[in-house]
Amino acid sequence: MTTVRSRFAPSPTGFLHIGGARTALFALLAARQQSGTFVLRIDDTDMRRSTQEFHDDILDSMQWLGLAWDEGPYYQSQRSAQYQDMGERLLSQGRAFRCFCTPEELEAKRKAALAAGRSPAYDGTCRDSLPEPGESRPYTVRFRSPKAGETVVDDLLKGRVVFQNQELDDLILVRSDGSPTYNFCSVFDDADLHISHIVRGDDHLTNTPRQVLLFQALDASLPHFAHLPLILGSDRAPLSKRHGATAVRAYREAGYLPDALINFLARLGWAHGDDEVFSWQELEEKFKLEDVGASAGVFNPEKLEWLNAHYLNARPAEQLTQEVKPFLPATERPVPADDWLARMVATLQPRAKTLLDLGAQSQFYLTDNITLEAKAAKKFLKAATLPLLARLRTQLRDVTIWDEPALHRVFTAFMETEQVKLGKIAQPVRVALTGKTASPGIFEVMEVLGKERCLARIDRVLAEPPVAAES
RNA sequence: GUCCCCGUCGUCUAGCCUGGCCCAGGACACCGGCCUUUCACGCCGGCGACACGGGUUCAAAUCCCGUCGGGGACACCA
Repeated sequence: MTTVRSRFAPSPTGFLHIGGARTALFALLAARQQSGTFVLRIDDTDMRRSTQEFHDDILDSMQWLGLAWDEGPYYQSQRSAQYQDMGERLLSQGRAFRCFCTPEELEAKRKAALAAGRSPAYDGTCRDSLPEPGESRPYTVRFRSPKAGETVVDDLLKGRVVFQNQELDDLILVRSDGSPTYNFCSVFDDADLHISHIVRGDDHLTNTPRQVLLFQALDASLPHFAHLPLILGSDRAPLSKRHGATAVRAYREAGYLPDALINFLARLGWAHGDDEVFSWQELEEKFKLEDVGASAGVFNPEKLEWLNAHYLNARPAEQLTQEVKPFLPATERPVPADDWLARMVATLQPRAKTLLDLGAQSQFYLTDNITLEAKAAKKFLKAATLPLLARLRTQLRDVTIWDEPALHRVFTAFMETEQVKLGKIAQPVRVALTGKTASPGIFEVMEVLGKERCLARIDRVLAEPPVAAES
């Protein structure tokens, strides 16, 4: 039995992208499903574009999402000696050769070929010419790719894909400054780290045959490949910044829950019958690379939001309270204790889509400087209804146990004597207490807010009738 | 230009390998209703797709061929 070793190999040249996160998720799941190992490798060979900030963001975002790697991170930047050795070895074995063409020459040839309608591949200028003795011009190391035959990529998702070797050119392994290229390091490391499953984006499919050839040149055993279809924007173009937020951190900051994002990403391209909601445990049990679809999928923000609301609603209020804290608005009042916040959160929970949303909706609980919405006041705090509100206020004053059932009883009795329906009195109270026409149930709001603050808010409305002041 | 991948409701998808149970199922969104002190939640119902054309077959979303459409790759980026 072969144990699965999968890897995620991001380049620290940008924030962790939603597509990258999905790739990492599928790689991790492929390993977990078989009790294998998920390796993190940082492909930082491009020192010009790599930054510490991006590196940190990728690790942070992965941790936040729960994409825990079992091994690594390995850094390609720390392995240059090994690439150099291997470059030399391939050269001495004749599996690679020195190329003295300059970037300018190559660029010119590429353009000419393209203009003439030919493939812009390397023409093999230096492939068979031995360098002059004492040649001192800079050179690149190129892989001596076979010119005939075919190379087969047996992809777990795409099936058997056949490439003609004549379509493949001699790719550069080592640049003229001595640094190794992506294709070289990647293959070398995958072989060296004994990666058994390479899970990556679709966009790599066409350079896979070259890598297969390289694996063979390194006398390494071939890993399994799984090329995931890309994530598209609503216009069916690959998801990019112009479609809006693409960084994982942006979703974190927008108040999405990590498990909701994971669930969403998993369902984008993968399905298990009609199931929609998956816990980590279920994902690890049910996921199979083979079940991932072959076609690209469009990123659907509404579904993410729905899933997020679902997870939000299912959270224990205590946990949600901790998670929402960074999203709570700062007010003139001191930050309430956790148990009180949890009661507040419980009332808001079913109607919030995101933590950000929940934070915004909690405003009236956390401040006493509530603003009455003009339209709400105009409709429900008319001069004619204020006496009613005043009479209710005297009833409320005498309530000793300020909780939902008690308040409900007071209101019921009040409706009886006043001969009004609940809506007639509940809405004015709601506006007085929250400033809005929509809020959690009026009795829960009152209980959480407490007697003193409720009466004060009603008093304020009675003392300064908003409609009179307005007109 | 060359090579490669993909094509089921607006979107995510089940079904396709191993043809009939599919005049195509679920979910999001949308529309309508119920619940209800408001807004949500929830529940019920509705709208809505096999890209097209040929072929094989008693039978095709499922197999074969072609067309069209979308995307990707062709760097001293990864």
